[in-house]
Amino acid sequence: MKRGDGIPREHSGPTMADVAKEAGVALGTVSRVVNGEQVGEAFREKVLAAIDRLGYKYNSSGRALRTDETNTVAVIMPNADNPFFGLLVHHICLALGKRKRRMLLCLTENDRARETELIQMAQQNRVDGIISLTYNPDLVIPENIPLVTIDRFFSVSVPCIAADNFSGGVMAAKKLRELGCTRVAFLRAASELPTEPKKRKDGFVSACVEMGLPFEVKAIVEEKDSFSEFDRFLQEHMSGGRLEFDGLFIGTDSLAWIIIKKLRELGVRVPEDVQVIGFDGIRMFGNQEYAVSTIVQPVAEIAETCVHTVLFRHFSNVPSLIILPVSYAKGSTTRE
Amino acid sequence: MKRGDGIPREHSGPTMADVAKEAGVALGTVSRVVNGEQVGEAFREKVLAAIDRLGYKYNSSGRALRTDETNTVAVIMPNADNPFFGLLVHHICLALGKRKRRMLLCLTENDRARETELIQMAQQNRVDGIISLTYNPDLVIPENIPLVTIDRFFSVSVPCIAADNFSGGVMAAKKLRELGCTRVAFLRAASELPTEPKKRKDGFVSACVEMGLPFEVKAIVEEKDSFSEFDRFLQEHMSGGRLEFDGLFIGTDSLAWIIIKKLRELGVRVPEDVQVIGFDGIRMFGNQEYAVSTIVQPVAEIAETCVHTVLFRHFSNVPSLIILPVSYAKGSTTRE
DNA sequence: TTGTATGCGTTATCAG
DNA sequence: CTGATAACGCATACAA
Repeated sequence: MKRGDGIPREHSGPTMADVAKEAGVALGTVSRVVNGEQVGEAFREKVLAAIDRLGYKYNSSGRALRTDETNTVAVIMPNADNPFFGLLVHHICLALGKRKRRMLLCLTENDRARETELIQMAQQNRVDGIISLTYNPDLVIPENIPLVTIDRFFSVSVPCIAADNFSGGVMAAKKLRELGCTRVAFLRAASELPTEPKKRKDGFVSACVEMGLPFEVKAIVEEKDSFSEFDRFLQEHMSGGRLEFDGLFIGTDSLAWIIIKKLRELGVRVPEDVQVIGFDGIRMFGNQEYAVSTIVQPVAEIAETCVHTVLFRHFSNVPSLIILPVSYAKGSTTRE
Repeated sequence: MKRGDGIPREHSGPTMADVAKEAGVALGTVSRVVNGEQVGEAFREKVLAAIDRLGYKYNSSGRALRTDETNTVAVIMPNADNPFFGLLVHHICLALGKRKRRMLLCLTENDRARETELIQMAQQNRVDGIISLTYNPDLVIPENIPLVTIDRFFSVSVPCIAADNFSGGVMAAKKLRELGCTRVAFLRAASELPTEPKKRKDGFVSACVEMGLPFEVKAIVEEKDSFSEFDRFLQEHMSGGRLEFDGLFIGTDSLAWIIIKKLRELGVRVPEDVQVIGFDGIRMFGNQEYAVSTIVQPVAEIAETCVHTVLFRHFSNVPSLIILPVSYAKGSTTRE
């Protein structure tokens, strides 16, 4: 007979009561030892010995029921195969681990019905908090559980943590200028909602205007438009086999990669003919070089801030929008 | 002082008892309605109405305590920023979701002490199962919780799910041959443990021998050797500015990417001078083209199988090693 | 079919 | 400082 047999699972191992009996002490004393409270040395030793003999395993459901604290945080993300979300999941999980908290991972695949279900599930599980990255416009914010969002501002009572998207846009414009670009464009595909990442464009435009750098903008709506819009845009801006732009700032690294493929098909070389800067800071295979030159989101800091904030819970003392600094990183799509 | 006597409950909302009182039925009836058991229509409606009025939220800690089932599975992974692990996390989470189970994500960062802690934590949480991808040689397998592993065989009582690494190796050799290669090599960096992925080499070697295709093998030990071993290897096999191999099979896509960079530095072009096949099936940004030509692991099937197996629990009726078929996918590192 | 009562493992209160 | 005991919210055996 192999392990895992025996259904239903026989009632899980010894309890505090068993330990108490084995050690010849009271139940409460065992609890105090387990929780590291002050206990007479002789008692502590007896309890620890009994725990060892019995192979006692602490049961968190009991504690959760009693204290209404689960030490668990739900993380709601569209997916985990996109490298940016993977990175976020990674750092949030580590930040929670440092604080002895657990992570309940919930993936929505951009399905709003599923998202609602997951929020309910989190409530049923009495998680201590929810960290949510969602583009659902009518997300129902639970009343009784602290919730923070990434990149999406809902209201002053729901803290939103985001990278400094505006400054990132400014940074990209200045960098392209510094690299000698004389005519640039910003390309983006995004949802229709007023999310924080939209400020990438605002920063870029604002800096271009200020520097007197000629620019254009091509923004498509992810839910409606096809990416072939970008083909059209690029073709319209080809003249004599050359692209009219010598610098591009693109909303995400992922889209940058797509655009670069399109440029290659048009015979435009990167970075020789046009230099490209993306956004996010995605590395090849997670730890190698940057996929493209990019504005790097401070993912570890975002994660840390989310965890810190959601566990802090006194939202009245917390800013409703927390903006973290970005940085520029060179990849192979700029000339430096 | 008792909780009920004047002190309002802190955050816990209404309970089944409250619903029962509100609906004018018994506690058990509420439970039966909530669990979808047979209940008279009039009663069901009264209960549902009361649930709605009170905003009752089911509390899973109570149920877990009572039934010793948490509907939660712990997933133990080295990290989530490596795209292969991210993919695995993604598909496992979806497979669990389909079965109304939750995922407790645990990252080890290859720290064995942390790994032990996490297993303990999973036991304390009374998870219904553990899915573990670890290279820890002396992992302590919990007695009382079904555990399955990915890529690492421990014993017949611990089911191991893996891709068909051997066939993948064979496939790579045959493909290189088919693509006209006349002298090939296999490069790998791996742990010293006897993991399933080691069979990639065995399959490759076996097929090369059978086809009479000249080959060499360069395997380094991840924990000890430096990647500069590969530089040496490549340099030793350069003659007259050309690489002696015209085909390479590399243990992972990630390493393939690294090797390709090294080749480029040596002035060797891919795929013109040497064709390269990796292993894993990593796509750019998770959903674009394959990073390199590759043997694709069936990640969704692996995830599905892990979840199915770990929840099934009758391990006596489960093979102790489950091998799933791989496939070849063209990237830009082969000529086709 | 519905009601009642008990206990799951823990924490916290109160009395010794 | 320790012992005893009452909840916490739920599922379920048993009684009606």
